[in-house]
Amino acid sequence: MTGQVQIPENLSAITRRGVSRIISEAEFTAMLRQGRPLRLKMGFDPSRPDIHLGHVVGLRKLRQMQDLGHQVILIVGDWTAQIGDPSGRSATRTMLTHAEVLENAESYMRQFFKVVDRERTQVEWQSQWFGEFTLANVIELTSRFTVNQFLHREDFANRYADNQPIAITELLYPLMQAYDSVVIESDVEFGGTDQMFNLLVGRELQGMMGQTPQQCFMMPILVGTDGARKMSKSLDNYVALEEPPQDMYGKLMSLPDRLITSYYEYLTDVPDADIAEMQQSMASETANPMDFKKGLARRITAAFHDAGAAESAETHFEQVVQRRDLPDAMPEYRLADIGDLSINRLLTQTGMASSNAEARRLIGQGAVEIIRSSGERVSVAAGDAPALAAGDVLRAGRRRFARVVE
RNA sequence: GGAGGGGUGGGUGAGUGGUUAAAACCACCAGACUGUAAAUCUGGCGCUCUGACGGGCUUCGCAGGUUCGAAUCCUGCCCCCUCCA
Repeated sequence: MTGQVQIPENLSAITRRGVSRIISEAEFTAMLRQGRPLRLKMGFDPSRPDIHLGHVVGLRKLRQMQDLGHQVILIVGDWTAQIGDPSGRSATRTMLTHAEVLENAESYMRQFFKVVDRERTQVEWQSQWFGEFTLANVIELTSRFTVNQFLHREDFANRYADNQPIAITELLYPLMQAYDSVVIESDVEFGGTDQMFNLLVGRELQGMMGQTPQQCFMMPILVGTDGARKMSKSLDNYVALEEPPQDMYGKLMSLPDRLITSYYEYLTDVPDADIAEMQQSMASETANPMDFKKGLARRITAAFHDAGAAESAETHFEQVVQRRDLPDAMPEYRLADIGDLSINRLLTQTGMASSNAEARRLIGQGAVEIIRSSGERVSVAAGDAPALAAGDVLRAGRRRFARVVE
């Protein structure tokens, strides 16, 4: 890699926006001013191949640094994946087959490179060095730290206090991650704030092994669409990068209003001043938060799809959610196949209800109606066998539709 | 090697022989409200039959057993955790 590196005049775009903490900031800015390409480390476990907006906060940082001429080293944690990151405490560890790891890694990278520049990224697999590790290496590595150091880490301390299990392999996790830093001679490692411990162990180990300790660059944790907890797949409050445009747009519109500005800050290039202005006008109630949220949803959808997709997602949202009109596209069923069914059966056959019991409930709660092509809305009662005609639309609740066709 | 605690519906978690399809809370679904969202209120939230009333079936780690009746008692097995050594 050749070293055409720009040194930005104003560092705050890098060191402030979308940043939670840098250890140490002074060293980091000094590194930036050296004018050499820095080696930016980012690791991931191929146990969880899905990237969501929560990850994008960090990926955007990497991209920003790449655009200045720095180099990303992406570590595929094909060994640590087997242990499971103790950060955030779940103790589940599933063993993956080699094939699964490959598949997950591939899927991860496909998404990763939607934000990060592939040209300035070097991909390294942990197995390249851990595959040859011997017990002697393990002992040599573990001998540098004490159990006490590790037990002081918040996750472990809490679990220990609560009599929750801590697997020995979990203690190994930070060490392995740290060793990665040594192998690739990382200058800066990126991670969420929940990664602080792991990042610091890397920094420390490098120092012990005669390298310049890496800088630890921590990004804020993005709050999920539920407005309460960290965005994560398991909490089902996430927006995936591979989300279809309508869903991506819709999920972003379901954000609580108070998260709008943080999403702008972490996930878009909208200038700080503009964001401050939005904040201001929402606080003084001179603007409707919905409009800013739409702008956000449009930008993000466009970023991961394209402007056209974002626009039609918005149209769909306005049509279906705001005006409660019918969507343009919906699943279609042939009259010949469903014409004779009772309303209950119709709902289950079309997948609009997951069981007959569910269908009954929906009907009983007044969620179901038939919309004729004339626009006439016909309400139904359980057990009815409505006379359907081509062009009729069956609706269950806000979002479930089916159209009858010839 | 020894002692103890535990496995309940998507999650947390109550329940120690019938009144328990199983409290409560969260999540979720629907309705009302609504300029998105939030908040609030109402209803729902195993499967199945029924327009409804109501019925049937399956469920509390797994397999057996006791009993008119078991998530609750007994036996065996599997799994998890803590402590002592």
